[in-house]
Amino acid sequence: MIENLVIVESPAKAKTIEKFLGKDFQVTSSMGHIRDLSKKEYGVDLKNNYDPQYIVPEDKKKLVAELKKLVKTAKTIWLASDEDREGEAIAWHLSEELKLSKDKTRRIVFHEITEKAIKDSIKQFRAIDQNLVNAQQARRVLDRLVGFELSPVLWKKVKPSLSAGRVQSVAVRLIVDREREINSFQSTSAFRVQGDFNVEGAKGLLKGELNKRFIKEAEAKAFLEKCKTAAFSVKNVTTKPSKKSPAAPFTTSTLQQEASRKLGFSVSQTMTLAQRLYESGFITYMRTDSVNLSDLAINAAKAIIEKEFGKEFSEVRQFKTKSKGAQEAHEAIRPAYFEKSSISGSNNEKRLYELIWKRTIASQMSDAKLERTTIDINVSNTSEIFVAQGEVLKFEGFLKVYIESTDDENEEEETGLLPAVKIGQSLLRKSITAVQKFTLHPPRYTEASLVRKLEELGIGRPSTYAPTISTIQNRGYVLKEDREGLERKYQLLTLVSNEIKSEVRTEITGTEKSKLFPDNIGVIVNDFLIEHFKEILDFSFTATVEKEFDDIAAGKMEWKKMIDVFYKPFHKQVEETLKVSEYSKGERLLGNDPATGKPVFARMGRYGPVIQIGEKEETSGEKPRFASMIKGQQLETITLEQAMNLFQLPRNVGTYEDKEIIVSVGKFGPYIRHDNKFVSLKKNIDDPYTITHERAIELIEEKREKDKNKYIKVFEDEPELQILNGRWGPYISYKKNNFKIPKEIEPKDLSKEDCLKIIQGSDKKKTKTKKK
DNA sequence: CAGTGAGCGAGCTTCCGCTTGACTT
Repeated sequence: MIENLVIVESPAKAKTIEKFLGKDFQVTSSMGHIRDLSKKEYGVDLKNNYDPQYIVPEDKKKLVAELKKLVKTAKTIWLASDEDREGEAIAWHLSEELKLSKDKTRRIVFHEITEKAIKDSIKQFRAIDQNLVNAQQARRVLDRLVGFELSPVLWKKVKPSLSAGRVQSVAVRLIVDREREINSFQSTSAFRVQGDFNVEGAKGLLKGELNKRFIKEAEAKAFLEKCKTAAFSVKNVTTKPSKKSPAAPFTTSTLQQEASRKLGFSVSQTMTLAQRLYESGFITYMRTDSVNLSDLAINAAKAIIEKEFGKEFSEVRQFKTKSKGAQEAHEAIRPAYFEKSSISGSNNEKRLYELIWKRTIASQMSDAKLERTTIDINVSNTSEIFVAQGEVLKFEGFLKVYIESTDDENEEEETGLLPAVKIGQSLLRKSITAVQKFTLHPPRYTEASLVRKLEELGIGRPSTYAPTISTIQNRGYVLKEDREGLERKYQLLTLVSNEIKSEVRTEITGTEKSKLFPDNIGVIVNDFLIEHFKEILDFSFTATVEKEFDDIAAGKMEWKKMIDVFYKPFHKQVEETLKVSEYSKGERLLGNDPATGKPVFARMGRYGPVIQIGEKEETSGEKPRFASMIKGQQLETITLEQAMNLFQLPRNVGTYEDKEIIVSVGKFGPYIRHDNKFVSLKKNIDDPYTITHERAIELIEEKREKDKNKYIKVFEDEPELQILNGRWGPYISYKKNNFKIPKEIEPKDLSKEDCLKIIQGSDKKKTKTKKK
């Protein structure tokens, strides 16, 4: 007989709590939700007032059976899931599914895992809050209805297997919108003038920037001309104290951002590492939207800071959550034990832990104190002035431990100590330069900056940021890519001594690393959804429904009524769209074929984006010509010229051994076809439009050499059975199926019978590997 | 796997939020 059974959500949490509660309490976990809507018929009874149809998913059945057993032997059951909408629903599902009687069930909550918090919570038990549960049911049902009604519309009107939803579709929209902003961005340029001056009696240069930029080169040059004869002097010196304060401790979203910027981790990589740190007991829970620290944590941090750095470095701070829709069921992400400034584990685990440690410690440290100095420099024959900025750190404060990074790509130039000068002092001109500077387009999103934007909009939750980012990539809506920059020329004017030099230099611009780009299908789906379901794609849709969920939670609104008000018009819209809308191919008219005058279209074809010359056969009576677009080309931006280029393929580049060599682009990229054999072109080296006869032969020969090693053994009486050398080592190929050879066997020695035995032995597994 | 740009049409895909493992290709 168990006296008390406590059910929490996570097993790691269960382990810690059990220690605090003593032997009268057994603690177990539900591993999150134990029930979900059935996938049949939406899992919602539309004819019966949206009655949800809950089932226990296959992978939860075993766990639920075990819980049922435990519950039977327990006197009192304490439902201790998280203190938020989802947590309340988990408690309710548990009490429903495990058929818990009200008199032996108690609902408790705590938002820190400390002995005191847990023991206090036991004294303040309550019943399940049905209003809060209903708010969750409304959330769940709404998401299901939106997702399961919109997705099939896409299957019929765009492409099978696509998906749409309240969160993912807005995430894609952000990326498509940003790409369009970038495409239509017009860069302008202006000349930035910098003066370097020598100060008599002081080491180091005084570098100032002119308080005016010149649009035209001639203006910049005219200014430099004036500088030739000008005298320079210090007009003014001001020093102002300033301070910097530390950032709040990590939430899921800020951890993902900083780990991305400082350590180069992807969002999912960060979460996997954090999960391991959590399970090892090194950090608190990693899926949280709270910046709150427990009193215990604050005191522990204070003690460490005072001991390590001194009293003057400590400043106790309590941070407030700013983000919309935060539910704050947990603490911020922090080290479980502050005295551990590093841990054992993999290299990346260590790095992530140290980041968390530093950020949390810094958040409890004092402000950094700075002194900003501004020196205005007079130019005798103009009204413009040069301004030099310097910054001196007077007291390090939290900067001793942690510096927050930013996404800002045009980082400020380093400011440091300025040479000491007096007002009126004259300065010696060393050089004046005018550099042409271009304005930058808004930055593309990284995984982490997209998460930040979603959080800002109140869309998605800490537990879903990483999966959402994966989904939109897996569906082919969005690509995470590096992109090489382009060369750009800029003007540079330099005045040294009495000579003005003008030169043209080149810089690389537009280099992108791990940025999110929309792909063709993402753009088509996005435009389709915006056209037909504007309301749901609106950035404020989630915020609007969240307000209603709050009303439901407060008992001011009935949840099924809320769903009804949403669903009726929404469903009508779905039916209307199915009836009226055209099949969406993202078609765009590029212009006319210079040779025939026929229209040229870019659109999505059955096997990907294609270029089509001429109208379809039914209208024009002639078969149109087709060419597949190549990787990286976008329907939205491809030009007529680029499109026409695609028709140069397949190219005949000559003959070899009396057989033609044909170069073309297939599903897997550019290739050479010769004697019915295929050879891939080398990525980033060969170009199908320009490859020469000689190079093609070289590649053919190279492939032949490789193929020689491909066959380990063939059987004359059984041509369909071969032992081959593949990417992952030797394997058996039989009737188009491949089979692994056990490690201990030497492939060369296998007889035909041996092979067949291996094939039969591995037959069972075959069905599993078919999935993609 | 190297074409094709739809074709008979069966049967499948899909949401968001809680959680942790089982899997290697």
